[in-house]
Amino acid sequence: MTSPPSPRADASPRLRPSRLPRTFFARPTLDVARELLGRRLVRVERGRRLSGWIVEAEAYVGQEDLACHAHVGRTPRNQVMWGLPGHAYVYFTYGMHWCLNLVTEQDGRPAAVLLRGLLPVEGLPAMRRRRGGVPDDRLADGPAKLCQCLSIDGRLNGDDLCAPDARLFVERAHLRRPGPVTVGARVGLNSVPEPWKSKPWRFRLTQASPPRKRIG
DNA sequence: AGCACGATTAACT
DNA sequence: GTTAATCGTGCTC
Repeated sequence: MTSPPSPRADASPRLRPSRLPRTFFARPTLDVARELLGRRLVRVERGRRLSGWIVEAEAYVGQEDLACHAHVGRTPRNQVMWGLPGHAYVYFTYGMHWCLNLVTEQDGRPAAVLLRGLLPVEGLPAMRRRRGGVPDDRLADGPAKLCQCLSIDGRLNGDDLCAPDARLFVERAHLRRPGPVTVGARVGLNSVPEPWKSKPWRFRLTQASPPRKRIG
């Protein structure tokens, strides 16, 4: 006799084709952030795939980075960042928003990549339901919007993206014509001192979306 | 127990 | 350009 499969028991290739392994995340955070661009982030929820191309990411690198949550030392909130690479650090902010990071570098070194933008690929009806009223390429163009679209909240904090039955992971598949990468200062660091405030650790894919219909 | 603030967003002038 | 929403978190008393 077999019991009915639990929501996380299905590790089938159909739901979870070739994914980025832990060795991908266990590297310098700037490299990981840049190389995540154009890859596909996938969320498996109740046997359904929600996904999008990663088009924007920021690096937060170590306790010495005064913009990184880890700069205050190890706390219950940020402890996942000190752990193994390839795990999800999901935090709550402004009393209402969740944001998703992917932990990088080696065990014991607090660093992560904040995912700030996706181009939706799979599960668009669900995303439109959650974020109605905007064009599809604007559904997930912010760190908290991305989490809304993929149904990501604190329950996924600490999830292993490299586990066989992961609910969240990054596929090896990448955009064929991703376009140029734009580098700039990280966003929202209003009270962070220099030089951290201006470090060019924000990476974006431009021209990643299909050309818009010409107006007029 | 109380407080100030935030890796944001939508709505507004 | 500005502001309010809204509450977990980490700090101080």
